[in-house]
Amino acid sequence: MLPMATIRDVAKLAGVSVSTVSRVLNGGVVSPDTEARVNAAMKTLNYRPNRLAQGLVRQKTMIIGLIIPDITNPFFPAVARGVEDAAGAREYGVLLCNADWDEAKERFYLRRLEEQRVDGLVFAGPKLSTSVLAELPVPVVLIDRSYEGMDTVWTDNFDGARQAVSHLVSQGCSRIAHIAGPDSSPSARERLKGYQHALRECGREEDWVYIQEGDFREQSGYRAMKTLLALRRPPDGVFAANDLMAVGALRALEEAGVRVPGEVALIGFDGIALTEATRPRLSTVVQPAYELGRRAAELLFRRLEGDASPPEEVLLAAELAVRESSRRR
Amino acid sequence: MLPMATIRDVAKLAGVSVSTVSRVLNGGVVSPDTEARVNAAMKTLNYRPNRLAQGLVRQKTMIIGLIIPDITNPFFPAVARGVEDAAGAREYGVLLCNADWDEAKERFYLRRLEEQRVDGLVFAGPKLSTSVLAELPVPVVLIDRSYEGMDTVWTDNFDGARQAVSHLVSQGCSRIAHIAGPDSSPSARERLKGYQHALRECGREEDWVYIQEGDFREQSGYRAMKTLLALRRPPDGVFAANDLMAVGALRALEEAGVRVPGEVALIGFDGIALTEATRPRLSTVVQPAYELGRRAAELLFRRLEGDASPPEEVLLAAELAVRESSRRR
DNA sequence: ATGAAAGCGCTAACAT
DNA sequence: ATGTTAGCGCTTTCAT
Repeated sequence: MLPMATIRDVAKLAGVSVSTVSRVLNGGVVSPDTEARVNAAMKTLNYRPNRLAQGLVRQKTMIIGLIIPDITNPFFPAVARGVEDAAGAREYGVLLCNADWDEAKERFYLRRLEEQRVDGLVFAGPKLSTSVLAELPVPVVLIDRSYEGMDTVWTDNFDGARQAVSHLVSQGCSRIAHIAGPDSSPSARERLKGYQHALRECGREEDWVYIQEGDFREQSGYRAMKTLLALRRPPDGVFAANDLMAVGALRALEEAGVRVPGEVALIGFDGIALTEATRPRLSTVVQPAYELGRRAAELLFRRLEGDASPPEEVLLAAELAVRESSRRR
Repeated sequence: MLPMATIRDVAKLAGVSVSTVSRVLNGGVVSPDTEARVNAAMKTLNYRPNRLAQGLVRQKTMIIGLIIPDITNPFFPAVARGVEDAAGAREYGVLLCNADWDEAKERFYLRRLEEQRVDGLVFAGPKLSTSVLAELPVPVVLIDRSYEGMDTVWTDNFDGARQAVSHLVSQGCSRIAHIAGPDSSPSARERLKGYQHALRECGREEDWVYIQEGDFREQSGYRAMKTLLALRRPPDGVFAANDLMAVGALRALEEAGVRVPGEVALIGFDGIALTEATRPRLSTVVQPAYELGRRAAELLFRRLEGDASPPEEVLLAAELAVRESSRRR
C-alpha cells in the first residue's frame, strides 16, 4: 500500500535521467544496455506510468465517454460492449454514464466528461439538444439520432419498420396496428414513418387509425394492446416499435385468450434476447446493437486520429427475424 | 472547438491571481466582490476545471474502476448500474472493463486501472488470484467471491440454493437434479453445496447422482437437461444454477414434450428478466443484483473516506420467487 | 483577503 | 545516446 513509484524513482535506481526512462517508455533511441537497466528498475519498483501526468502534457487522456439512457435496458449492453471492445483495442478506457432519458442528467454528465477532458464521446441520449453537442471541444459520434453536420451511426429504422409491415401484409393481415414509441425518440419517429409508408404503398392508410403511442416499456405495450383489443374491429396484425412493448402486447393477447399468430400476428423491434424465450417466439426486426456501438467508436477514433473528412452518417441495416409470433403460412 | 480555458485565463480576465480563482473553485475565503467577478469570468470563458490537473496535485482521480466478466450477460447490467448510481452521487466516474471470465484480461485491465490511478476498484471477475488484488495500492471490493482479509459483498448463494431445493421438495419432487455452474465459479460452488446440503438434510443424498455441470450458458442447460432426460429414471425436479441454463433446460423439456411443472418442476437462479417471459414463467432465486453493485460501491467509498475498520463481508439475502415452472399445488 | 511560487509526474524540445 | 529544463493546469503553503 506504499505510494506508487514515479519516473524519478526509476531513473535514480537505474542511474539515468528521467528523459531516458521516458524514452524507453515511449520507444525512443536508447542503448540496449541502459534499456535493460531501466526495465529492471521498473520491474523491481513495480512502476506504472501515471496516465494523469501523461495526459496533462500530451493533452489527451486516452479515455472516451459513453452516455446512454440506461445500461439495464436490454438494448444497451451490446452497444456498450461494442464501444468498449473498440476502445480497449486502442488502449482507450470508457467512462460509462446512465442518463435515464433525462435531459438534465445528459447535461450533467456532459459537463463531467468535459472536466475529465475525455478525448471524445459516444452519445446515445435522445434528449439533449444536438446543438450543444455540436459545440463540444471534442469529437462526438451520435447513436440512433442524426444531426446535420455531426457524425452519426444508426439503424435504418424506417426500412426495418417497412420490412415488418410488409411481412405482416404478406401473412395476410388486413388491419395492421402500430404500437409506437414516444414521439420524443427519433428512432421511434422513423419507425412510425416506415409503418405509415408501407401501408400507404399498398393503399391502406385507413389502418393508421390503429396507432397507439407507448413509452418503450413492457407495461405500455400491454396497455396499448388492451386498448386495441377493445376496439369494435380489432387489428389482426400488430407491429410494436420495440420488443419490450411487444412482450407486453403478447401478455395482453395471452390474457384475452387471443391466438398468436392465428388471430393476431405480432412483431417487435430490436432483437433482444427476450424474443427467443417467449412462446410463441417473438418475430422482430433485429438491430445490430453491438455493431452500432463498435462502428460509432471506430468512427470516433478515426476523428481522433485526425480524419477531418465531412461528417458521416453510417446507416446499418436492420434484419427481419421471422419467428413464430407472426408466421401464418 | 478552440482549446479550453485554463485557470490562468480566468484569473487574467477577472484581474486576480490564479490562487484566488482556485479559492472560489474550492470554497476558500474570498470577498463577495471578487467572487462575483471570478464567476463572471468563468461563465464567459465557459471554464471547466481540469480534473487531470486536479488529480495530479490532489493525488486522487475521482474515478473508480469496475471489472466485470461481460456487460451483455443479463446479470451484470444491474450490478453496473448500482455501482454507477452510487458513484455518480459522489461525483465519481466509473471506468467499465469487460474481462470475459479471462484471467489475462482481468490482469490487463487491472494494470490499466492502476495506470489510470483510479481511486478504488469494484472487482467482479472470478478468475484472477485474489492475492494480487489484495496487494493493490488502492481499496478493492469484491463481488460474488470472498477472500480472507478483503471487503466482499455477495449473495447468500448457499441459502438461495437451499431454498430452491426445499421448495422443490415441498412440491413433491422425489428425484431432484442440479445443473451446476462451472467449478471455477465460487458462487456456482456455493449453490452446489446448498443443493447438497438441502438434500442431505432430508436424507436424500442419493439424488446427488443427478448433478450435471454446465457453464452458465443457455446451451449447456439444454444439453444437461437432454442428458438427464435420457436417464432410466429421470428426475422430476430440476434446480439450475442460473436462469440462462434453466431456460435451456426448459427448451429441452419442451422439445421432449415433458410437461412443466407437471412431470418436471424447474427452478433457476439470478432473477433475470427472461424468467418472466417464458411459458411457464420460470421460478427462480432472485439475486439483488443492483444492490450488490450499490453496496459494493458504497463500501468502497467508505474506505476511500478513510474507514480502516476490519474487512467486511456483506451477505445479501437471495429471495425465492415461485412462479409457474415449479408450482404444483 | 489576496498573491507568489513550488510542485504533482510526466513529455518534449533543446543541449551536449 | 543521454541529460537539462520548461512547462501541462491545477492546489497549497507561505507571505503580505
